[in-house]
Amino acid sequence: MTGKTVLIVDDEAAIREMIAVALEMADYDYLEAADAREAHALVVDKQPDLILLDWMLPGTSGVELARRLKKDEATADIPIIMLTAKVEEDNKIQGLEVGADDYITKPFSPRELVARLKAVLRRTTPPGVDTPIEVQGLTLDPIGHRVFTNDGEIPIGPTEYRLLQFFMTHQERVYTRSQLLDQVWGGNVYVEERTVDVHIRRLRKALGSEYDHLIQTVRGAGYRFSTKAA
Amino acid sequence: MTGKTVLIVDDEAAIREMIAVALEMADYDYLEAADAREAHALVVDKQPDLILLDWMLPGTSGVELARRLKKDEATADIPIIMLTAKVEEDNKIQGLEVGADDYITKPFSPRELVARLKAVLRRTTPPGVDTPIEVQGLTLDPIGHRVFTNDGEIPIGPTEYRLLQFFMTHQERVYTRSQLLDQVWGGNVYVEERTVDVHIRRLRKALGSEYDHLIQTVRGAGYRFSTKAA
DNA sequence: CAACGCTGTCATATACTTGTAACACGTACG
DNA sequence: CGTACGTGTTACAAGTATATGACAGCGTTG
Repeated sequence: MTGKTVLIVDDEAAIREMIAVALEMADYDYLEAADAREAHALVVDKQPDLILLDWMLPGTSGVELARRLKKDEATADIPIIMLTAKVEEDNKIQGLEVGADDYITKPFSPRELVARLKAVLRRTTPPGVDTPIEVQGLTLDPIGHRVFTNDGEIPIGPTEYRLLQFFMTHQERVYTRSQLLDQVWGGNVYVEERTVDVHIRRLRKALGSEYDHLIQTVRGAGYRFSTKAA
Repeated sequence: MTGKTVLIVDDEAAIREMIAVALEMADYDYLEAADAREAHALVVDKQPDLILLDWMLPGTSGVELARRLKKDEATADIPIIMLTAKVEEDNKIQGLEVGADDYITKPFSPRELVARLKAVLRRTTPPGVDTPIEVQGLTLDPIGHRVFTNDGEIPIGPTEYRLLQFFMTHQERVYTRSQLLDQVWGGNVYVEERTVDVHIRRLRKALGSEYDHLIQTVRGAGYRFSTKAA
């Protein structure tokens, strides 16, 4: 289980199916979309880890969709591999201009696809997801799934861990309780907003007096992880 | 059966064939690639134990491929033997600079090839696979297939042995039950995830109170082998 | 074929997590 | 200076995850 989710966007069901089988064998989860609209909805909703995007699509083209996704901050970080039927050099250039991370010309073997996909994922995965992230002596190690201060490991619950991971990978920015629920708890859970407060409290407690100032309250707005004093 | 897989990268099919025969006789598995692109895909996908890489290749050269592989953390540990037609000293130097572990000039005898290959594998194979691995007085001897503490050998079942071997060769990293089933039990077995718990329990019991702290539970995530206190 | 060791599964006990409510504080503002 | 509102803190009950012990099936060994 890789735990990574790939969104397949192609108007031909047969191709989607072929790719789906390859992904399944390589232990990826996947989602499918037949056009740009459907794809965009899934991207926003499910936040896949990578998008396989057909160059040609009915309606809004793949290139256009890629451009839009890369322009929106919320989706810009999701790597895109373009699938193109033509061997024209132009496509490559245009594709990369749009911000695609790689492109594959059809026909391609499932093996090649998976290899490229792995390569792209490896080089685009940001720190804090599979690389330790450190801030002023506070280190979060996602590989070992633990948190250290200069004094050693600190005990921390699962939710507090995810919360801290989210904050450390999104520093210097205020998040409302609602946004935190979406990002840390997951899109469609019904939980009281005040619950966030409690977990913030728990996280601060776990961090101890030496580090709890990193989690700052922004009155009327939400919370923020910041290295600058409040 | 050595269980080791060697990737042969050469654009001439005849040479690949010659090498393949030699490897087969020496009981190695092998993969073939005719160019750098194909080779790279296979490396990522199959993770061979060693790469035999021709100096000259159409398109991306062997040197360039070696450089790339050594730069990427995920493939940097795979030893590379360069095959070169020229007897120029330059090649040797450049090849080693790139990070090749050995180089052989053509023409070479199958016997020489296999000898070099064994030598490289011997010195690059990490501890715990065919060399004992020791952690804080706990020793796993893969040759004798036994486990020792400072007080002598401890009795341990087959599954617990494999589990411990996996952990000792992959320390400080959390593995989900599902990953452990894949890695220790083998890809396509249908076993309950909870079964992992039971074997973890048995392993801890076998290790005894002096060592069982090395096997740590990570709630909501899985298990981890770590020398750092939890 | 009896005894044994190993494995996977289950049932149960135990330990942690989690969301919420209730109340305490503090700050902003009239 | 009192009130209203937002946040901090604590306690708790229900929910989940993990640990543990027991057992039955199976293949091997003597």
